[in-house]
Parts: sequence; C-alpha cells; structure tokens
Amino acid sequence: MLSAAPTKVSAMTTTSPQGRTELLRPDGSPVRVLVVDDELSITELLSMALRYEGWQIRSAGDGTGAVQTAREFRPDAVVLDMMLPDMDGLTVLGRLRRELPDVPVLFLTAKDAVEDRIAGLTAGGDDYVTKPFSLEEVVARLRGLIRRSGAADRRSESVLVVGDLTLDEDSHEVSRGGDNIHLTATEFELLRFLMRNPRRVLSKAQILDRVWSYDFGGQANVVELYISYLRRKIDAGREPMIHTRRGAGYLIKPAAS
Amino acid sequence: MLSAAPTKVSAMTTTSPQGRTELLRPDGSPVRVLVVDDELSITELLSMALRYEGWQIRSAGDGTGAVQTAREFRPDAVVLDMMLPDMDGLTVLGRLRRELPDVPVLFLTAKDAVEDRIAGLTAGGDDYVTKPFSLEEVVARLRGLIRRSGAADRRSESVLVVGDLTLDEDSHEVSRGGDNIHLTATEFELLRFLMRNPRRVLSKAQILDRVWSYDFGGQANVVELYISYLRRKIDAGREPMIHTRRGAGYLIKPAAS
DNA sequence: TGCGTTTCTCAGGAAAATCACAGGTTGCCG
DNA sequence: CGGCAACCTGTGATTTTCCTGAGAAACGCA
Repeated sequence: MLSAAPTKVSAMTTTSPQGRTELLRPDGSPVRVLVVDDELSITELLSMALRYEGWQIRSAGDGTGAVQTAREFRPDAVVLDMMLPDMDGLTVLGRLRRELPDVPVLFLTAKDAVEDRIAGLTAGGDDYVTKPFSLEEVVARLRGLIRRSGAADRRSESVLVVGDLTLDEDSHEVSRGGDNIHLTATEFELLRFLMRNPRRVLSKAQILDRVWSYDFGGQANVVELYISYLRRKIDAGREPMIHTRRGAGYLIKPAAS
Repeated sequence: MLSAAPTKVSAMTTTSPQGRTELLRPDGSPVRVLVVDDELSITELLSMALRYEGWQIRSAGDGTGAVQTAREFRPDAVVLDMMLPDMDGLTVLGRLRRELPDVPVLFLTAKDAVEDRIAGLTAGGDDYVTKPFSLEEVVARLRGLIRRSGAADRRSESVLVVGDLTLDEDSHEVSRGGDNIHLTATEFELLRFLMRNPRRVLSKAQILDRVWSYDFGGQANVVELYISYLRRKIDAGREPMIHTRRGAGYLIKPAAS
C-alpha cells in the first residue's frame, strides 16, 4: 500500500451513475487528500464533503501531525490552514515540501490575512481560499489543483456541458448556444453545482450547504433568489433548463427533453 | 479504515418473488440500519417499516447507546434524531463518524428547527427529513443514501419500471409510454409506493400509513382522492394500470396482462 | 474615498398543492 | 331488482411554496 503509492495523478476521470464525474489516479485508486486545520468542525466538514467526492481523506490538527501523516499517507493534495497552533504556516509548508516536493497545496486563510504573501505562495501552482469558504469552492479548486498536478493532458475536463449550456471551470466562462453569459461569483457557483449534478433534484438545503459558506446564517430563500437570477440570465427567452420540483428542489437538464 | 469492517454496500439489487426490489449487501446479506430516537413510538414505527424492507434493524434511545451499538452492529446507514436527551446531535454525529467514517446518516429534525442546525449536514452526502415524516419518504431517502454510499455503479437502480410506466427517483420524473407526466409531491410518493409493490393489493390503511405523515389526522378518503388524481394523469385515455379491488384496496400492474 | 457591483433581507403576490365536503356512481348481495 | 356500502370526483377553501421587485448593506476597485 505504501510503497505502491504512485505520486502522480493523471487527470483521468470516470463518470459515476449519477452523472457526476470524478477524479481517479492512473491505477484507478481513489485520490488521496490530507486536510490540516486545528478546528475540528472544519476538518470534519471538509472530510465529509471530500469523501463524498469519492476521495480518501486523512486529517491532522497541527503542523507536526500534518508532516507525520503526509509522510505515511502520501496524499495527492493537501488542504492546509495557514493558522496552526504549533507552527507557522510557512514552516509547515516547507516541511511538507521536503516530504512531498510536488504535492499541490490549497491554503486556507482568514479573510483579512496578508494577501500578497499568499499570492507569492500560489505562484508555484498552489491555490488558496479564504475562510469562511463554500464547499463548492474548495472542491472545485482542489479538483483543479489535482488535475493540473498530474500529467497535464486534457483541458476539456474543466468544461461542464449540459445541453447547449457550457461552463468552463478554469476561465469561469459560461455560454448558452454560443452567447456568452456573465455571472457573478455566487451565480457561477450555483450553476456549477447544478451542472455537476444534471437531471438530479437538489434540495434547497443541499444547495445552501454546498454553495454558500459554512457560516451563512441567512434566510433559505437566497437560493430561490439566485435561481431566479440564473433563470433570467440562462433561460431568458429560451427553452428553460432550470426546473422547479415543488416541495423537493431544483434541477437542471438539457432543454430538449 | 478497519479491515474487519464490512463497510461498503454495493448497489446490488434483487427482485423478490412479490416483485419488490430490495437492496442487498455485496455478499447477499441484508442491509443493516441503526435507528436512533428517544421517543419509543418513533423507533418502533421506523423499525417496523424498515424491517418490512428486508433490512436488519437495531435501535438506540440516546447518543451513548447509539455509539455503542454502532461500534458493535456496524450499520450501513443510520437514522439519527437531532434532538437527543444526553447529547447534542452534532456530537453524536462526530462520535459515530469516528467509528464509521463512511456511514451515511439520515437526520430527523423538527419542522421549525430546520434552518439553523441543519447547516452543513447534507454537504457530506447525508440527508434529512423533518418530523412528522412519512415512511415512504424515510425509506426512499435511506435507499438513496445507501445506494450512493456503495460502489457507485448502475444508474438504473433509481428508476422504477412497471409496464410502460417509469419513475425516476433522482430526477423525480415520471413517464408513461414516452410521455412525460407531471406529478405533485404527494402523487409522486403514492405512485412510488404502488410501483414498489406492483401486482400487490395495498389497502387504504396501508397507503395512508405509508405515504402520509404519521400524524395525519384527516379523512381516509384522501387516498381515494389521490388515486383519482393519479388515474387522471397516468391512465387517462389509456389501458388502465391502477385497479380497485373493492373492499381490499388498490394495485398497479402492467396494462397488458 | 467614492462609485459601481454584488449579496442579501424583506415582503407582497402569484401559483400550486392539499384536503374537506358532498353528491354522484358503481358493484355487490340478498 | 332494490338497497346499501364502497368508491369516485367536482368544487372550492385553506395552506404551503415559490417568485421577484425594491432597497439596504457589504464589497471591490480605482
């Protein structure tokens, strides 16, 4: 198990029965991700969500544990909180890099943290998200990191397609039937979540849990509101793709059927 | 994690002599579900209904018992009331997850408590239903959770078929002979119940107990009413599939025979 | 700092779904 | 064939769910 661990992850994908596409390693084994954060609720939340992506997860609560776990677990990617109790984020990063020179890292930082320092770090192909984050954001960025860290083959994998609607996760470009559509950040994430689960009813709770940040305490009708925004931009004057299932949720599907 | 743990449930299904399709574990043994609620009437109700699905059930009345039972019983899914006497629902969840990292959980919550405490819970692929629930709802969601938690293979398992009538539990789509049919939530659940028991007479009492929430206090003729709605939508101008057995109940079967 | 954009709350209104009621219909039994 | 029980279904009141306009607050950027 340990010695057999291949370091590179190709951008190989497979399509699950639900129509979700998931990343796999070249040998077909699941992607491995190490989550490092000192707040238990955060590691739990992330572990749950990332496991649901079909990935194998380990977590650590401090820098020392992170390095240890990394050595043994040999993850394909690391989610690393920059604010750890025992050592500075940069120190942890350095030690991780000694163990796993090529592993991509997704940094978690507080909103007000010095952004330029992070910006410097991400130059190496890493990435970061600010707390409080949304799970869609973390998952999307991790997918991107893992995809790019492997044999850089197909770029097409970053494009979601449902009917004549396309969404590029890299360039954040969205178009329907050739027409470019400008979406705000939230609209984009909502649409991405819908498109990653086509023909599947998603409840408002699911959407809220996934697209909005984990500390969102507002009204559940933001979902309705943003669905309404999306419809205006995507379905306006066309055959609708976004459908309401009263009492159940929403779903997206090609206009044809 | 633990090598001895029979953790995964494949989406394997088999069709019983009565025509009911039931979930099974890869080795053919029954699915195991742990029910946790402090109200005895609820655990009894659920245990009975879930046993009827052919599943193996254990129940616990508090968090401590839940964790203990989980450790020993190693269920494939857990039904967990968020309001327990001895500990907070999230705490129970955390401890359960330590025992069984990948087990899917179906949360039971009060109708009005939905917004606040549910946050983040569905993100890991878990799900919830609000009290008072209908048994069909609980069973359907549990089946979904178990299906998705296992080796993600066949898609067809979320689609019920009787004759030329199909019902997709994921997209909530219903069609007969190619024509799409729009159903309301209650109609959908009623039809699902009928279709999960094809060629079998279901009494009005059974239907009421199963499709309507357990605290429903209305007139028993809602069943007649909704059967009438269904007929209008499904049998309209075609060979009827829904039949009345006077004094006994209703049944659905392919139009041909 | 100031301005445009984005996010979100609030609330009114529309639409849909649920269900009670009651009169009509059907099938069964003597 | 008559009568009764079981069943069917039209009507409409009530409730639930959803949609969306308006505007406040937060944000991002120059």
